[in-house]
Amino acid sequence: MASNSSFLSPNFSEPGDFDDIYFELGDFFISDEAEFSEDQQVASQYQQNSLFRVNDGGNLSSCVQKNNHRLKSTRVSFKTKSDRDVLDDGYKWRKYGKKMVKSSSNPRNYYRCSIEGCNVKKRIERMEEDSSYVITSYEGTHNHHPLNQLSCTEM
DNA sequence: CGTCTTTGACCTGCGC
DNA sequence: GCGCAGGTCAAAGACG
Repeated sequence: MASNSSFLSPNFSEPGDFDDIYFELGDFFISDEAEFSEDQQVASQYQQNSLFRVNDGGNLSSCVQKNNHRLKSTRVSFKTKSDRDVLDDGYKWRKYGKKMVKSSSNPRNYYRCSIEGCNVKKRIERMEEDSSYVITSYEGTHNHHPLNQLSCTEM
């Protein structure tokens, strides 16, 4: 993933709508339509790698400070062009809520990591402007490996 | 039978 | 203090 650093860019080439979403969803926004639209498996791996990079520190805080935007907790948001609402990112999620929000005609879905003791949350909604895009927001850091990596690391 | 989704109710923070 | 909007809870039902 040599292109990750450019991939993790909070500065959009497209103004307007994306700025709105960025500030509304909060803290970080990753956008790379070409990569995400190609292959779901690649997309989920890309998501994981990006999240790990962000959670490992460095880029996130500097980017956020650069944008004069303060963080209460680590939240990563990105859009994905997909028919499916929930992409397989290697973790097991349990849905705990669904809400219509004023800013969008599409419902927002709330998920929590199913692993006991892991407090990571995930928020999923379709873009108001183009419902072929899914906006996914992660909050928190997993205290375990993805399920699809457990068999590799623990066997 | 265990796990998950659904969904209305409840809680909380914020602006006025 | 009040009302609104977003986030969470939890009971009930569906499903494998």
